[in-house]
Amino acid sequence: MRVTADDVARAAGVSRAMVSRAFTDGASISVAKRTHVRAVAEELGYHPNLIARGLTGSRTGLVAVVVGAVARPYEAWLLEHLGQAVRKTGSWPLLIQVGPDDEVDSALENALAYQVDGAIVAAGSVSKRLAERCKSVGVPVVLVGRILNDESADSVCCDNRQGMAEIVDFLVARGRRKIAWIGGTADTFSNLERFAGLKIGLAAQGLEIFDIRQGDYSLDSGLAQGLALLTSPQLPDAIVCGNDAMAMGVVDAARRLKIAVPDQLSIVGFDDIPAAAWDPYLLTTSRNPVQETVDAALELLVSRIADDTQPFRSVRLAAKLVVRSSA
Amino acid sequence: MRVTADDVARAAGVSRAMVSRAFTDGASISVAKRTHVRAVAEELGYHPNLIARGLTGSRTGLVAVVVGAVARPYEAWLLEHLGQAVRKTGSWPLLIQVGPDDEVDSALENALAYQVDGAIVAAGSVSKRLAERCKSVGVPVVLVGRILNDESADSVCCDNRQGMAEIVDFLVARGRRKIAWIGGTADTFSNLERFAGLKIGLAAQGLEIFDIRQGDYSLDSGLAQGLALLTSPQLPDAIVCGNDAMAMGVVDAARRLKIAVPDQLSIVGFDDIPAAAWDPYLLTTSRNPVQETVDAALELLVSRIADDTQPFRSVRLAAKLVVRSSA
DNA sequence: CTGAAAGCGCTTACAG
DNA sequence: CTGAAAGCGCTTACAG
Repeated sequence: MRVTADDVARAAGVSRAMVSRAFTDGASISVAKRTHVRAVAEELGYHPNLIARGLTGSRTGLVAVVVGAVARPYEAWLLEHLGQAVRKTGSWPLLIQVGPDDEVDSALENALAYQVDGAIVAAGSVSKRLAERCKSVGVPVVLVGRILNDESADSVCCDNRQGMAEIVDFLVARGRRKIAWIGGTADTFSNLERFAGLKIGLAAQGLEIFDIRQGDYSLDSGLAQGLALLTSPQLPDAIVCGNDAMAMGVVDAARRLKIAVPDQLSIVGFDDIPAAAWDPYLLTTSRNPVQETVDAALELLVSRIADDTQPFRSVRLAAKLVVRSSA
Repeated sequence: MRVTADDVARAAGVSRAMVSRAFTDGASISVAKRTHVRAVAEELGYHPNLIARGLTGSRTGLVAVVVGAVARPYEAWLLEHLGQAVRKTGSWPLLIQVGPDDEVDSALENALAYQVDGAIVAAGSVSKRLAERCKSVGVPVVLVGRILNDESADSVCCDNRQGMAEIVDFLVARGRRKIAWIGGTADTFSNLERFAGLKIGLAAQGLEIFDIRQGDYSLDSGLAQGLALLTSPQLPDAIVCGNDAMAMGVVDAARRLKIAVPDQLSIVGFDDIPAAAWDPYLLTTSRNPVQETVDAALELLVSRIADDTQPFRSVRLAAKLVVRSSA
């Protein structure tokens, strides 16, 4: 059987309320009593039942962390940081993996049933309806990797356009003019912004996109689209990709076709995932500041849990060009 | 405010118990009433509070998933499958990331406080003490990636020795005799078994290990140890690594040193992570059957939750040699 | 099939 | 600082 606060109270000769206070920081209880109760609890192997505490108290200590396909390098990297950051606030991450966008709503719905203290959504999007529901039950939602325009949640995102603009400037300075694009999953916030950034950057240089292809953010899709681009009659002199994984696929494609990188072709990614720095890729890319993103996300979450009347904030973090040898 | 079962009961003109039954499969309630209650609940936006249900009922629907550094390819890959498998049983994964081995105990302790229905531990090890505690409170623990000899938990693991034996046979058949080893994190179950398998396999062929180095399962450590091995006076003709990531580092090392792979040097990994199949690596390796492992782990967990008196089981899954061009 | 009652293990006003 | 009481939102025997 499990040891309950009642058992401890009896053994320690105090009331159940005292046991509760002994395990609550800042509760009014004498030092002597706290020490004693704790000692008795220790001896009996008592640990407060966090589910019961969650039912009574205002917090469960659970935070929903919604992520996409975890096995992908960027998502895995983000999740590692996200999970640690949640732990640092003293809460535990309830992992919610989602596939296509439309699952986020139902996943979040379930998290709400667990009375999570908040949710960090780093995949897909949240419907207006659900955002309202979260708000009405007082569960703050922070979006990572997208900025919400309709003022229904806090959000953090890197500056995709600025990152793309820097990439374009870099490529043009390197003498590239025929710049092709391989986009990630269409309709994705990051893809839309990165694509927009590319177009704006090129326009500012008086250029147009040389060619456009679409992948799905996977290395394989980058490889496939890269092969297609590099075997078409008109060759680009640079290929900019929606993320690093696809750019790595393009590096592979160029290698298969014996196209010299970066001499004949520049290849650029986005995110600066760990693998971007591996020998065979050495990707020139734009760093998505994951650690800062996660820190900002938790700061937003914690501050909203403390005060849910403040106006919604959106944090834009600068992306940073990282030059390696692929461009 | 949140809508509770009482609100629904009042609105539907039934007792609170009926609301509960309407949301419990198999409870004795007329079809008409169930439909009606559900409809009213839907309208009011009622969702059963799973924390309250967890306090009363026998299950919380929470399963602790303990993993190591999530950003590593193998761990990320495993976690993706693990999380999905837990969801398939109708439970939610409580994510517990651990660093060094000794953190597992305290992490699990916390999970216990959340009254998890079970725990899947795919990192580090669980102390005898904690295993006993889990047992005494009726929380089944399934170990993934290690087999327990002391009969205190169910476990699933691939057959590291058999996998290594096949690797050795393959290399010897290819004419390799000077086989070096780069181990992963020392004292790790997988590392110990894989190393043992290598030695046994070599002994069976009348060979000894040519050289031994130690990494930490990271690509960087494989690169560093690979460079060390390949710049020593006596060169091996094959390097077997404790996992794929390190083998990929060795491939990078060989490339830097312009050593032809596999002509001059065979490189072999273990696990068959997705990246092992990428163009620049094309690793010959032994496939760690992640999907089957995860399926087995959940089968063990579910069956033990149903009946905790059955004897402990350990499942060994065959590893499978995957030949690509690195060896 | 249905309802009233008890209880899950805590926390939090409320008195003292 | 301390205890008795009420209550968090459910589920589950227990009667009917």
